[in-house]
Amino acid sequence: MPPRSRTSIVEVAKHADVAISSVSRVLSGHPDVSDAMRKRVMSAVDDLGYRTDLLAQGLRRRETLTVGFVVGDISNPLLAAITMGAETRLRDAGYSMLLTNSENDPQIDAAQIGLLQQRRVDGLLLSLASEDNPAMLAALDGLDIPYVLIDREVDGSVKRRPSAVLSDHASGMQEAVGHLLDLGHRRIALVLGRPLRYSRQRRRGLEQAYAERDISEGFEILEGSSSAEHAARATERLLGRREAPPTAIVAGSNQLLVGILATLHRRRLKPGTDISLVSCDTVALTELLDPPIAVVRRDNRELGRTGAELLLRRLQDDTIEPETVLLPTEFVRQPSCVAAPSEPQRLPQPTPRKSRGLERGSIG
Amino acid sequence: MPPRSRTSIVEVAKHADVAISSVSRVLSGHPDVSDAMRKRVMSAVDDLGYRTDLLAQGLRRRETLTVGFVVGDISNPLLAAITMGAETRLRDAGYSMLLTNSENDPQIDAAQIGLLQQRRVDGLLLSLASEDNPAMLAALDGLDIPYVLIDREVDGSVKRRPSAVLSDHASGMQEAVGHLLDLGHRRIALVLGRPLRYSRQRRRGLEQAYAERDISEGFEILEGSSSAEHAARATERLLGRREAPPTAIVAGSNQLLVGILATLHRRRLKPGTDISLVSCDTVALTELLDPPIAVVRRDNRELGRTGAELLLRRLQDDTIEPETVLLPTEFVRQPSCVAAPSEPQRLPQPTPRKSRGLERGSIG
DNA sequence: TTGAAAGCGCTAACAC
DNA sequence: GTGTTAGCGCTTTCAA
Repeated sequence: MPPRSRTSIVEVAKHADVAISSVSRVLSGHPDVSDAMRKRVMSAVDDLGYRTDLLAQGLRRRETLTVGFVVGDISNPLLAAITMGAETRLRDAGYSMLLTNSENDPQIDAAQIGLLQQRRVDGLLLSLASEDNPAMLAALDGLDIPYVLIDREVDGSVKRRPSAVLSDHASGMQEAVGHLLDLGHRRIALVLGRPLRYSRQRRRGLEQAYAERDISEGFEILEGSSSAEHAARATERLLGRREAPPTAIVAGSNQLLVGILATLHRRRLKPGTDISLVSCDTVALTELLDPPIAVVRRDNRELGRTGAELLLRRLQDDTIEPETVLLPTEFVRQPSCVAAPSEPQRLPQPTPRKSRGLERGSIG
Repeated sequence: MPPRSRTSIVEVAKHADVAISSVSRVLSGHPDVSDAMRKRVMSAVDDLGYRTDLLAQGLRRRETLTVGFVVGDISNPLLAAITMGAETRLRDAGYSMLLTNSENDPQIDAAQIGLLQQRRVDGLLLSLASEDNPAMLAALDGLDIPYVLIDREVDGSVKRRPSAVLSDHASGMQEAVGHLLDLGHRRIALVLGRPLRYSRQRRRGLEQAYAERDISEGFEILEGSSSAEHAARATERLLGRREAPPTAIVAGSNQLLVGILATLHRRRLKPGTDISLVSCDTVALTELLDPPIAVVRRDNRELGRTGAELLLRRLQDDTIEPETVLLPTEFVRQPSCVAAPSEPQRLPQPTPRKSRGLERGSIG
């Protein structure tokens, strides 16, 4: 037999011998319904196993109870945690999440923002690949639904001020670098990824820590991509040179940490012994390595949850103004940070051997 | 001003002074359209910035180009990788993904399967929390759209045979345990999570390795939850006893590995020195630890991609029978596996100290 | 309190 | 080739 089309509200109405609109009223909890009617309809619904078609409902109500989430790379555990937090909150509120990976490509960001709008999502959660891509900014300006940026800033480049949930990376980084400075380090290297908000903030935190102590120089900052490979090469460059190699390295993201660790390993340098090391964002890696790695920590799931919260507020009351929430970060000390060597030291040079751990993009 | 409702196909038709259906034909690439008409319509579309309403289109076409994905815990990097693989393939084919976390709760699985159906997804990708929950099985049987199981088996409990993409865990595990046996280990402990397909398969692989060598005993298997805490306690129990503690431990999942490592650390046992260790599924952790951990590896992204592929095939041609694809696993040797000690040894007892790394559920 | 009817934005016969 | 029309399954006036 042909796949019996699913039962519609019409059949329920027939079965109960009432008007379609009555079925609709009962099902959507309209107050002016008699008990008799309610019972009659509900029993027909049970008999037929009827379930509302949310697509048709959405078309008619002009509201789909659906939220779009655009994310650069869901396989990054950070973004996965954020996604988890957001989805849970949305689901609690009766919303479903349309998820799309942008492969860290601003063009895909832009295209997906448009596509999700065509799918009539009620709102958007955006963890964008870029903060200044023109196509993406145009897509944002074309939006007539509320959206929330997740740890991104596009202020000024966009017509209407967006909601945003941001991490206070600078303060955690300031603590971290302050700690290193207090341990006597002066030559501190910060390895950063792409020029997004978190990179800028982390840079600023480092600079503030130096400024706070009236130390004007010593640090260096290496920007690049957010790949482990970039971090590995940057670290290689830092440690390979004869003149004044850094005594402490700060990884600007968990992915970068992987590359830094690989290079340290290759050069047989042990964090907490030969060099001090700080990373950002707790992952299993930072806690289980020996010694554990000091990190600037934040609550990623909470980040997603709060993003969802901000969006829901605007979805439920469209007079609410866009708002920005700043979530804290916290520096967690670990033995990967030790006192700076008092004498200019010569780092051991590496023994050539097969590198490993860099083939895969995943940071696990 | 009130949010100007977005331009509809009616306005495009008016603007171009043609029939609505002509606009529809042009936009959906109907062959019988004159060039003049095409130009006229397209220029009106451009003028008005019209974009098809996919909700209305879906309602009418009875096809939404949307696929639902139910996953136990998206913050697990394994599932995140699978999700990534699936989403990418689906997006390439023009589909969007509705993602829902079931929090590893079979009731939520069941409810979300129903909800996604109400949202009229064209098909479903399922990484279920349970393989035998009655509510969930009922939800599966109520489905009138194709679905694909991701590394799960419900054969026999369900009316119509489902498509599935499975990992061949047993063969990789057999290799791994074979390797340990060849290194002289006899007392090998396998720490497993919940009783899902991958646990059964991994158990079978271990048993086959023993059988293959005509060794009939020595191994022990500890089942439990898939949490690091379970693994930590299980490992504690294994190593705490006086009589014949295992000389090798196999972690039945990446999450379990975290718990095992924590306990080993606490007891000051070094993998590859004091005890041999194998894990399942590559994560950054396994590669960057010193020494790196031997793993039974598989391609998670490919798992997701293949799942999407199987679904797409059935979406594009509904005469295609459900099919099952088995993807390989591979054992990767690492120095975490060493020869078994020749003499019965006494393991060093732990120094009490603060445990760490177990508070967070994330395995990074 | 209930029913009839219009219509959300689109597609697909069917007629011209 | 193009236009007219009847819905997809639902909600929501409006009248009764």
